[in-house]
Order: sequence, then C-alpha cells, then structure tokens
Amino acid sequence: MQTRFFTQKLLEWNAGENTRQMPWKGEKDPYKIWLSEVILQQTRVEQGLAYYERFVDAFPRVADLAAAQDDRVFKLWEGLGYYSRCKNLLQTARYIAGELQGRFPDTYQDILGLKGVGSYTASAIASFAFGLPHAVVDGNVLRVLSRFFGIDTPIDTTEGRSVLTALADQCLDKDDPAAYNQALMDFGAVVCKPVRPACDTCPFKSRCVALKQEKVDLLPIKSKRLVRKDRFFLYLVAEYNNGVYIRKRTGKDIWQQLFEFIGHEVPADEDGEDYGRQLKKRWFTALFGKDGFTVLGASPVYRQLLTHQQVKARFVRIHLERPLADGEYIWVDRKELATYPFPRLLNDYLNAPIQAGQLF
DNA sequence: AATGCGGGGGG
DNA sequence: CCCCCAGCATT
Repeated sequence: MQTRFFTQKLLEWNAGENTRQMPWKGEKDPYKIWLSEVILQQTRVEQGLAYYERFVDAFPRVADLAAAQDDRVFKLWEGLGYYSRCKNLLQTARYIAGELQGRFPDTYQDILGLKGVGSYTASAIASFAFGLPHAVVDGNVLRVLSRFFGIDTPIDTTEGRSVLTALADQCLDKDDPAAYNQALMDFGAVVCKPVRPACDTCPFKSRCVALKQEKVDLLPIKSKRLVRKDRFFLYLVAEYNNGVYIRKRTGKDIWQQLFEFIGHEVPADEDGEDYGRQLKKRWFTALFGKDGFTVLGASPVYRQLLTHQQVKARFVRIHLERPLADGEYIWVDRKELATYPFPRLLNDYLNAPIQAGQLF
C-alpha cells in the first residue's frame, strides 16, 4: 500500500531529520494557532514570522485583539497584504470574545464557520489545538502528494482538488494528526520544494512516481495562467497647515481599510501627466475652488507589482489656501501620518528623500 | 467554476 | 521576466 509507506516514511523523517523550528510549533493555544495560520495564508513563513511575534506581543489573548482599535490592528498588519484577512481577524476576535465569552470553538465545523477560516485553516486549528483527525491541504501538501502519487490532474480544478484531498485523508495518521500535518508541511518546505527538490536524499525516492517518470519538475500541474492588469492612480497630496488630507479605502478593491491621498484612477495607458493637465481644471477646481490652491510639483511615476495587478502612481503636491470642506477626507498632521496604515506604494512615496519634481 | 485579493523572494 | 507561497470570500 503506497499510502501506508508514505505515512510511515514521513513520520520517520519527522522524528529523525526534521529540525525545522517555528514559534507556533507545538503551540496548543487555539488563539495563537489561529493567529499564526491566518497570517500564513498565502504567505511565506519567513515573511509572516515577524508579524506573528508583533501580534502576540501586542495582543496576548483574543480579548486583547477584540478590544483593539481597528486602525491600530491594521497598522500592525501593514505590508502583509490581503487585508481582508485582517478585517476578518478582527471580526472573528470580537465574535469569540463577545458571543462565545472568549472560548474558542473546538469542533471542525464550528471552527470552519469562523470568518476568514476555510478548509485549510480549520483543519490546521482542529488538529494542532484539539488533536482532531483532519488532514491539512495547502500548497505544500498538494505538491508533495501530486509528485509522490504522480497525480497529473491540475490542482487548481475541482477534480484535482478532490483527488488530492481524498489522498490526504487516506494518508493522515489518525493517532497523531497534529504531528503528521506539521511534518508534511515541513517536508514540502524543506525537501519536496517547488524548485530543486532534494530528491537524492528523499526518503520517498524508491517509490515516488514523479521521480520514476522524471516528472518532478512538471508536477504539480496548474491549468490557469497568471494575468496581470495595469492600473494607474493619480494622487493629490494636498497640504494645508503642515498636514495633508487622506481617506480610508473601503469597498472591494485592493487595499481595503488602508489609507490613501486624494485620488483618482486614470486610464492605465496614460502616465498621469497629460491626464493631470486635463484634470487640473475640472478636478482640482471642483475640489479646492478656482484659485484656492497652488501646484507645487509632481513626483516621478512610482510602481508596485502585485500578483494580479501592476499599479503605477504619480503624486502631485498641492498647497491649499483654505481647509477642505468636511467630507470623506480627513486632515492629518505630518507628524501623525506614520501612525496610519498605507499601501506599500504610498509608503514608498512618503519615505522617498525628495518629493518635489517637475511642474505640470 | 471563476475571479480578486498583497507582497516578497528566487530562478 | 516568471512562478510560488501554511487560502479565502464572493459571484
């Protein structure tokens, strides 16, 4: 039986050669496990590590997180990406601290019902915190199993997903689901890596289908190609009395809950310069009045590459004669600006040594 | 079933 | 330049 061999060898490898250490390994507090798993969704361990430490330090218990101010939590999350995770994190913390009196759900179904918790995270919490027999299926697991069993069904389809999930369940060591799940992910990260896997020393090499068929570099198969969309933002850094105007991004677009300057998305094939000239009369005037402002200069084009979009932006500094009328934009003192969470792109601009540049 | 959501690192 | 990463929610 291949599944028996797989599980046996994995556990041996874990007991002998697995030296991977992480702060949440062996953790039993469901709150901390949940925190680490949400931080690690689609995120490399090395990247999430510092964030985990900061969150545990700032919010040792779920009640601490639940009681925190939104902006403070987002500030801690700043730079980590996928900000809906942070939003759901807060919502769930408040649900647990409030409705559940701080008691973390302890069944798979109840855990799965939490906002921001899907099948992977529910299995992880259920097994690590409560020892329940649920096999995790993440990127590591998909890769290791598809290689070992030679599964060439694309893993980003319902069928592929279903095949690999079934295999994962068969391989799970029900005596110690936590150790098994942890071992499999460690193995995927350390041995059966995406590129240049260590097949020479792999404990599975005698029976790995991909290795036998020389398909290690071809598996797992993904069917979808990445498409990147181009976008361009024109921002007005409107200065008044040693402060600038910003607003919180809401809605379903990127960077939700983060802050931005007075902004306008323009066609992606523009560089923001011609458009700025055109907009100057209509947009600037509508916002600030006919002669209530002075254009100080425009920045070079800043660029940020995301997985699904390339975002470019130009920042135009404006000096205002009068404060802006009350509305969605809030005035913030320069000295306080760093306490607000911003997208990476805007922080790049804010932290640049020179923000002048040519005039329109 | 398909799409959108960040950001960093490596080949 | 490309792909990948301890995925999830929405449509």
